[in-house]
Amino acid sequence: MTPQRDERFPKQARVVNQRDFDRVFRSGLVVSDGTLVVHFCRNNLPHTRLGLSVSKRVGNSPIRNLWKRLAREAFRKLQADLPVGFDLVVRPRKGASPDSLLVAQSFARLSHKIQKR
RNA sequence: CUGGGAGAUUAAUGCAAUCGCUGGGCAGCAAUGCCGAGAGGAAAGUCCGGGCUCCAUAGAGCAAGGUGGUCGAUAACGUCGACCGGUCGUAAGGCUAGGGAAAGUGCAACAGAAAGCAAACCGCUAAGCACCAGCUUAGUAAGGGUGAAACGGUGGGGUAAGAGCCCACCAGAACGCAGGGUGACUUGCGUUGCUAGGUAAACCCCACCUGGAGCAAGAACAAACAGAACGCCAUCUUGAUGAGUAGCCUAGCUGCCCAUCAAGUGGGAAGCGGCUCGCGGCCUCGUGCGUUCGGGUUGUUCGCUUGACGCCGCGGGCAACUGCGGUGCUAGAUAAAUGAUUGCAGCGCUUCGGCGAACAGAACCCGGCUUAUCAAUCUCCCAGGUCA
RNA sequence: AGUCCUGUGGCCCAGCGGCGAAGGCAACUGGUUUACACCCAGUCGAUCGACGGUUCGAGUCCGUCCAGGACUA
Repeated sequence: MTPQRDERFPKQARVVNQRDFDRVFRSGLVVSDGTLVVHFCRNNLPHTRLGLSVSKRVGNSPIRNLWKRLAREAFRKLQADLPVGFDLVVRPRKGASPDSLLVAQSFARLSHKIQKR
């Protein structure tokens, strides 16, 4: 593991606007496994951005917060290995449990799938 | 010791390391670096009350809604404290929307004779009629039966039979006098004498309270694109539907071309606009130019955290609470920070591998109420038992 | 975050505080038809979202929760 690797997570690396979310969802590109569902599309930027979509059906507020934190953590750790120039919108799969190890593995697997496309 | 009651407090179990996030301070042109800070008792439900902001507003009243023992606390409350009454409990204590039913209106299904100014079905008694069965009239409300509820209870006298009709005791009410209390109310004595059933979380009456909306309130700045009015100019204009296309960062708003339909107006070729220093000339008939107002959409900043604030001491008050002094600064995000991993120690369970540790996440801020909740700790009180 | 609304058979709904909670669709049974549909007759199906309170009596009145939905830049 390279110690100089950049694992910071600034605000530019997030999907914030409603229209960006709309574009990602309307692109129709989705990959998923038993834990996460990732919508994605190209954003014509020199970096990849992360958006989170956690509905109220997932659970109460602490549970939803936990999902978001785990997804951000996974994105932060894997940032350097991700394909460049994408918007990713992550949401938890119905029935999955918010475990940090599972989320990290799932995120790595799905990012590989995106790279293949 | 056993059982029970009341109240308070704590809150990812603690410590360390690494990688991150949010905002603040300092340094730096900047990239960035360093320092210290970063969820709750309910942050929840949104059931009440206030601050704050905008709108409205002469005053007062009506309507509508709310509250409802008394006295106090408070910025205010439907909250809190103390006390009074009722009720449950052996007790400590718990619960209590607890004003008015002699201001008025309404309601009470079924059952029952009768459901409210009393009346009389079965009865009871007397008189009359009749062979009997029974009938008529008068008296009566003790007994029966119905119901959630039927105009005091027990005993005695009295009577044709009965009845507070009379008497004694009990219970309750109204009135008067005296004592206590700021008051709700209460204690004692006397008189009247059974007189006035329930329901106001039914309408209502009485007393008191309330203007409306909410930080997505509201303020400032900015962007481009429509629209309206006026002025100059022009002649085609307006509306509906469909398809296409374009503009602003936009799933929103709007323009334009074309087609169809409907309505109105006009028979006018000059002017505006672009290229050009200007004239001329050329292009084009198309979204014409200026000022003011202003619409949806979008961004930034403020509002935004120092406050009816916390802690400590002294004083007032039974208490809720409060006066004075000292001291502290303790989240301010906006697709929304407060996290992840590892190690050590502690607790519970364990098949010795490990597993588990509640309810739950700030969104302008406070005071309450209600609901959810693991594990504990502490204080006070009551009943029963045992020992000294 | 704030402001509101609605919960009644499988579905859509009505319901002065008072019989066993009305009606339509659906389902089922029978009739009709050669058969199906229409039609006719009947049957089934409800702890009135939950828990307390007021009342003799609550789907209805009051309070507190739960669930679902709408709106506000």
